[in-house]
Amino acid sequence: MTPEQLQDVVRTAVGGAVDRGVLAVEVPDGVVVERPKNREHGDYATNIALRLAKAAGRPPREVAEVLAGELRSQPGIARVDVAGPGFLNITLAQGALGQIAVNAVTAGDAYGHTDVLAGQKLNLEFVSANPTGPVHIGGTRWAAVGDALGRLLEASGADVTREYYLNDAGAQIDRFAQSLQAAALGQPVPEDGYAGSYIAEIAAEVLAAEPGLLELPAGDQLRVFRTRGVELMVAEIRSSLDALGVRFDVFFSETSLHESGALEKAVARLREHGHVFDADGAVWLRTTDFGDDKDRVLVKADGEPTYFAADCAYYLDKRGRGFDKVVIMLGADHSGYVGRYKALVAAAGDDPAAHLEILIGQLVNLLRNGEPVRMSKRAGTVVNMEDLVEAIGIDAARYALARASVDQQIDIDLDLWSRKTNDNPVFYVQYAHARISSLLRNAAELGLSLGEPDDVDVALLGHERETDLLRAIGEFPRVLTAAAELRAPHRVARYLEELAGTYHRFYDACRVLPRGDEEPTTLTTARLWLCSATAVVLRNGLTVLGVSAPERM
RNA sequence: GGCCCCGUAGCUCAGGGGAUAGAGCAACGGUUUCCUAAACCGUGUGCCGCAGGUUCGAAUCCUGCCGGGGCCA
Repeated sequence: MTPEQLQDVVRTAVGGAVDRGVLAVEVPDGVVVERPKNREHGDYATNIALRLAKAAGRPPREVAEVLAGELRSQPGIARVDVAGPGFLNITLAQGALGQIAVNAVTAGDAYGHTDVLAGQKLNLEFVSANPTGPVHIGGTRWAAVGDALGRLLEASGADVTREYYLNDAGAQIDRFAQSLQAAALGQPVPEDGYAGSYIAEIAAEVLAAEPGLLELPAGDQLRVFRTRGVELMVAEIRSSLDALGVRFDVFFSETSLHESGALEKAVARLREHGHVFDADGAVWLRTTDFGDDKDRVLVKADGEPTYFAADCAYYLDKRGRGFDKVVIMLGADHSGYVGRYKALVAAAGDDPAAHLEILIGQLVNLLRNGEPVRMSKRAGTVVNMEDLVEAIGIDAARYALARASVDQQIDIDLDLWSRKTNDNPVFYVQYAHARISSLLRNAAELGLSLGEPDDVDVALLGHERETDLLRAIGEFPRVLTAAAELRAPHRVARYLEELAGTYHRFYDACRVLPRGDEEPTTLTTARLWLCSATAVVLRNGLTVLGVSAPERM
């Protein structure tokens, strides 16, 4: 019996008590059973009696006693105790708990996947680093976390479009083009320009593609450096993202908004809603009506639209494409955008609470030998996505970035994450998977297989280390849904570390395969199911994080 | 000055209102005729930053303050 099924059983028990007139409450829909920390508190515990006590007008323990009576008559439940202030501690029949292993193996890749977010059409925007240089370490964090979040939301049934917004218009791009031109002409980096060896490389590539370029008038040259340069930079960013295993469905060009007239339309639409005004020759959006610190300019006095105007047009475009909710991940250095973004959504007549979600994540520092790695854009010593992957590998990079809460600033210790020891969490988890894979290979060599689900006696899995493992496996679907709902992929990583530990402890105490000339028993088969189930969960969890589950290490 | 994040074991950090607050690392001691010892077992550690409030119950929610980081002016 899975925890979800048990929740239904508890709900049924409450309903039974109500029907029989021994409890006067409304049957709640949110019954929760949890896995108690303390083994003496049974396989699962619920606080339902504590929650219902007030409504029932009776002491919690009395309510608990009533529900315990109802529950004891339910199938699959071995024992129900009332404990503490009114908790119900439930022990499942052994076979009922063992069924979790069969469920996991049978469901395979789909185990843990649910439809709790079914019907939600989400636009998930992340990274969106300017195409004026490689994606630096901060952007890399959003690549790893955003990609994991996308997978997580999909695993929970949401319809997710992953999107990268390319700021390929405006002053930053002008400076980028000027920097390329200067590099091509052997001139020094312009003021506020971009330095770094990639500039010279891209300039050289542009020249290779456009041999006669330097003979053209300066203005024409600049245009070519601009379009070609951005093309090449975007291609490089996409290939870095590919190298990290991060997939996007849409690369959305800001320029396309300018060219299609979407900005004018956006301004006109906001004007219709009555929130646009003209002052000092500029066109403004009165974002202060919606809690922003100050009003924002949409079109400057010189007639140039602002980045913010493009943001408005982009938001309206996303909504026009039918997304229920626009989710945007930003680094803490952009937290100042939240107010104006919420305001623009409200000014467009939408409800920011319903249609917008901005996730702010804290920044990343790198350590080498315990010392911070100094980064300077001027000196070109910025550590970017590819450098990180090169330093510690794709699995460690993704895992290290995704294992911390986004609210937490993180220090990535390059030495730790490139180490092949168990203080490196990704190895600890992957090792558990490799260990199981090896065991299953050995089993196959001995001619042992799982057989049919109906033929295995999972009730034999009664050892404490076995039931610990079963309960951990049973948690996985709820871990995924909670992580998806809370937009917290790091929970998956932490869970996997716990699961790996639980498996290692099982492995240490419970021999799976027959030794020497022993004959395999029904317990051998049951344990093979348990091992397979663990492997399924480790694999599915690592897949959500975009980390490989190696068969050998 | 305004806004955001953080403050939990020696260190790095988990902890969606529940029972005796956890893990990894570090320290010390132990485990291998046999499935991967990249593992496991044992030992010790906490004014959960401080002060109020809400609640049957607060590390968790609310308010104020202190300390660290960031963004904006």
